[in-house]
Amino acid sequence: MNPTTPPKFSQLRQEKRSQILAAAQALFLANGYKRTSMEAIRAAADVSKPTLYTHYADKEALFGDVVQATFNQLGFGRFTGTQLDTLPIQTQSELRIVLITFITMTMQQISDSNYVALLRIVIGEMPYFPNLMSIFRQNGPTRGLAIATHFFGLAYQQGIIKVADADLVARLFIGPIASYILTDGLLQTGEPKLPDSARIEAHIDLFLKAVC
Amino acid sequence: MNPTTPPKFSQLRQEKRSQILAAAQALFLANGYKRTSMEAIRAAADVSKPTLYTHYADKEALFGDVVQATFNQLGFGRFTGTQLDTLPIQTQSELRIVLITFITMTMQQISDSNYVALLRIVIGEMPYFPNLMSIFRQNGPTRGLAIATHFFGLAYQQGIIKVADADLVARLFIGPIASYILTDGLLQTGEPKLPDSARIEAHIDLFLKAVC
DNA sequence: ATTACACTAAACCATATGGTTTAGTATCAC
DNA sequence: GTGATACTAAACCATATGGTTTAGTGTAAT
Repeated sequence: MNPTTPPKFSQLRQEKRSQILAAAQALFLANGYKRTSMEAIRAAADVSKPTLYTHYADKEALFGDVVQATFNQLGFGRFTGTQLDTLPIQTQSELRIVLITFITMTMQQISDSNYVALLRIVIGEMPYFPNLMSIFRQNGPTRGLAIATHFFGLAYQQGIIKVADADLVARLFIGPIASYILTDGLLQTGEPKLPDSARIEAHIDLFLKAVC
Repeated sequence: MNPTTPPKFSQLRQEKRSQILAAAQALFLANGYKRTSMEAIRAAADVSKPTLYTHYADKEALFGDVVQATFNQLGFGRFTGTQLDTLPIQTQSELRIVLITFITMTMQQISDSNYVALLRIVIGEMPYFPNLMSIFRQNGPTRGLAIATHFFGLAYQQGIIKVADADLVARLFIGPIASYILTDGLLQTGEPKLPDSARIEAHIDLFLKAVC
């Protein structure tokens, strides 16, 4: 009741919570939603069932939190550091460098096995968890496409590229990445074999030839 | 025992079997593997449980058959009619027509909601059904990529395109399709809004500018 | 010492699920 | 009509699962 109630007890509580979240994340990403039981999570988290259920109302709530947390851990589509929409690009060689950076970063993300696992589970469960869609459209590959579209719109206005349709350009640029995600990530179970830097540059060069 | 045993009885039997398969297909594609119960399939197929289990040893076997059947129905990556590897292409305008045909056909396939549903479920269940991987790599988008790679290899040999790395070219060509599959198909639950023919031609033109 | 917070172990409960067994029925071929 | 094929309804079984309840323990603050 006291407004200055510093939840001093909550230290233990938060420890338990993170144990639960970590265990749930590992199990959900490895086995999917339906194949993961609350009992298995409880055991892996080394926690009692009542504790588990004081932290999360039900399985769906826990799953939602796992998706969100994994999202944040992966920096899903955040592209920090490049700031594609504010960079002052004037020359084609500058453009080239930015694009290489963008693709290289994206490829590194994809090469994280948790990335593919999350993408896989979200794609599989999306019809049964409607809120996943809004989460993902704001953060996932769809967001990456939107960012790229915005970027290429600016690039056209500044005369660096010669094609006006920014979405078209963005899809040409993002496309090969999407193809790697599909064929080497989602449609395969092993570790993905991703393109090296030489190959990435080859992609960029082809792309630049098309749009400049 | 008689070699000329025409299984006259099997008429009813095959009817039942197709009822089972149809019901299972509808339910699996709509609700996924784990969310679909054998009892629900039995009821939808209007069949008794023993009958169900004389046709399919267990749930996994039935699921496998559903995936295969849906595959065949959709002509997943078959591209019949175009025969990309045998067409005698000599001019750039011929190339353009073939590519437009290819993409248009692929887009029509994608616009089939069963296509997306199958892709979604296969991606989601692949880690738990290892044989799905081999099936899909032989028939799915991966196969489409392989076909395109082969095709562009020939096109280069005949001097129609100027880029030697066929896989690179194929990914540039397939890429935008992959991006539509991802952003408008898998990462969204509604009906996909696909590019019209004008947009497809715009994609092709950009692509040709890059590789010719 | 008492109180509130936070946890634990373990039993419990209702339901769902994959799969089997039992007992009986209809049909076709001979 | 007899036997083989193929089905049905319904009970049955073992197990798993999401979630709750009971009863009790430890600890920090007052």
